[in-house]
Amino acid sequence: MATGVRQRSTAAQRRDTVLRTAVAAFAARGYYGTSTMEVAAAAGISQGYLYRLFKDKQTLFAAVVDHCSDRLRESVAAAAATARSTEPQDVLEALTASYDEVIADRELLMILLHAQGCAGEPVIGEAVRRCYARQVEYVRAVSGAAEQQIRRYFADALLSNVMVAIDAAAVDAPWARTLRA
Amino acid sequence: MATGVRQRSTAAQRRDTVLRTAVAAFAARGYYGTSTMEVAAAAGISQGYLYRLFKDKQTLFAAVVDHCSDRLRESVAAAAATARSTEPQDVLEALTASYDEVIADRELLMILLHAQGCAGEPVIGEAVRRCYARQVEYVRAVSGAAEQQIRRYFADALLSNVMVAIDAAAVDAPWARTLRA
DNA sequence: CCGTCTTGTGGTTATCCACTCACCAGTCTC
DNA sequence: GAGACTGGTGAGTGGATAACCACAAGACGG
Repeated sequence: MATGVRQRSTAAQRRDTVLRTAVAAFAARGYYGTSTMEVAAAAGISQGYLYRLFKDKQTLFAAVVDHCSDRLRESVAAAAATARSTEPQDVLEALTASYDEVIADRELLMILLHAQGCAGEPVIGEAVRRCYARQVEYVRAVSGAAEQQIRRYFADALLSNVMVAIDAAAVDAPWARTLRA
Repeated sequence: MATGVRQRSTAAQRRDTVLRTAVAAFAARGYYGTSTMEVAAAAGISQGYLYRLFKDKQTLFAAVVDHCSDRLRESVAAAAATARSTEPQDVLEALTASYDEVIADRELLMILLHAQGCAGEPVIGEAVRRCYARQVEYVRAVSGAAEQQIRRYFADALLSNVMVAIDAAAVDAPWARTLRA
């Protein structure tokens, strides 16, 4: 029949599309709140095959975190390219200024947020720490900034993350305006 | 029998003990990852009665968040009392300095972290925003600090939160040292 | 001491979930 | 074109889970 012309991919390709679609699935309700069936459906494969591609749910989620770690670094790299100079100050300023655009990728943001919550699961905790390690070292390398400045950058970034997560942008109240300022 | 001498409380009292014990239950694996049975067991009541005390799981979790909001404010108030003067700068410094002690209450921290993740659930999102609103306005009132300074305080606090959540204190690597600095 | 109100308990149900396994169908190799 | 390999499915399994309900038992007012 017509559907005989079924798309077949290599396992590696499939793994990749699964990771990309799984981001959207997990973003909404996190690790515990999302079933492997939902993830499989989002990727357009059977749940059975999902378990052939990934050992178990925890490994799958950790892989999703790693994938997001990549995406985040790419985003930040693009932001770094907008700096006026290679002076540490200028680079960090550019990063901070365009961080809003980085987290306009809401799915990415939500995955990282959820991942922090279930960092207690050993495999996932590892992935989260790996993500932070890469982020910090990348920012350090690209900016050459001092510890204090880098710390400040991450603190600001985390605040922005939360503001987006709790949809504070839609709130017109003093507290929200203060944290946005 | 001896157990005939069963403790009986008013519903209000029970509600309170449930909230206190539920904090520990939800802290480990968050809203989605924790069953109502676990919460009931931790409070020493039947699951059925839990549903008499709280309409549903979402309402229960939102109440837990509100309870944590109280606990957090008390903690911060205690920290504010250690300030050298009532100058905004001094008060905020005192708050920041003793924030580590505030989040030594790991359960409280984890609840707030998990709550951010499921702020998409309407009832819970409301509770989280309420929590931030009270926190910000309390810090503003007790310190009299300017918007920028308050914002900085919260950004630092959030970074500390994450460091604890992902157990970065146990990591001996440059990135972890940078973020702790 | 009786009726009523509230605290509190099992048990039930319908659904869902992580994970497994037997099996089908292209495709590559010799 | 046979045999082996790999992509992929669908139906299960055992256990958990949110929410409901009928009913028990202690307290309390009259």
